[in-house]
Amino acid sequence: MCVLVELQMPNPTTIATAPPAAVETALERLGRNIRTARLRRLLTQAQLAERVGVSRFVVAGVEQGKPSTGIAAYVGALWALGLLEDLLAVADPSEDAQGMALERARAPKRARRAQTLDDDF
Amino acid sequence: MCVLVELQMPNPTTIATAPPAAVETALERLGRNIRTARLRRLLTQAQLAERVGVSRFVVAGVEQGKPSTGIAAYVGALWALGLLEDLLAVADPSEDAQGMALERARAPKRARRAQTLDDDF
DNA sequence: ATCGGATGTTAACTTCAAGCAACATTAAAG
DNA sequence: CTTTAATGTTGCTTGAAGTTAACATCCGAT
Repeated sequence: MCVLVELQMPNPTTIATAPPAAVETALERLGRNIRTARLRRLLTQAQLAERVGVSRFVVAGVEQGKPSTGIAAYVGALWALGLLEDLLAVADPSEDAQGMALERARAPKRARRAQTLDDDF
Repeated sequence: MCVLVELQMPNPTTIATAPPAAVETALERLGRNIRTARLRRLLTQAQLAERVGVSRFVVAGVEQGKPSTGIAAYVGALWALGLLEDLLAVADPSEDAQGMALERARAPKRARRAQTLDDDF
């Protein structure tokens, strides 16, 4: 009659403090892209920050690709720069070739599986 | 001899609590896309969370498009789902037609052409 | 060279998100 | 239908993000 509590991560937030290299580089690139777009539009960090509704330090963090910054700051910056459209293509189901291939076997409603199946791909 | 302190936002964080409608809908869509990709791969929220390195509640927040969640959770989810490439096109300077047009229509001027971190595309 | 604006850096304080637990709800499988 | 797992929901606690402030540095312009 053991109860099987749902265990979560031990404690220290891993991904925000030490993200995988691929995630880190992707964030740095995104930040540089946002910075480039801001400079092209002749905006200062403070001006962009005002539009987004945050302090200039948050914008600075975004341009550095800081992982722990809330996504609203990133998306808000894209919005303020007129680049929000680019986000709509991210993880677009109609472009997810791998996912669509997997779906041809089973219908997706809820991930229903025996609990002992583990990650392997 | 006035001192001119640098003033920031009055007080409460606005964007994470009440983002513009466009930002909110974009985040909701991104979250749904991530959810769809997860279900297609037959992963539970807990399994995806383990790969990303966060608790399952954070993954749930990502799939709801929670604005205040750190971007690392979003990007980590994309990474764990093999969809990180989609992010590289966001705000890509070589695709920023508006920004390129602005840059062409002016002589090099304002907003501090950055010292070390600059366009690198 | 000097001035002024833009950005980087640091520190203290406040607020809130993430971790965690317990329970409720829903949906798939037998 | 019953069982069992996946997900939603709530409350508590703690650590970190964001704000604010003050100062340093860098760059463009006068």
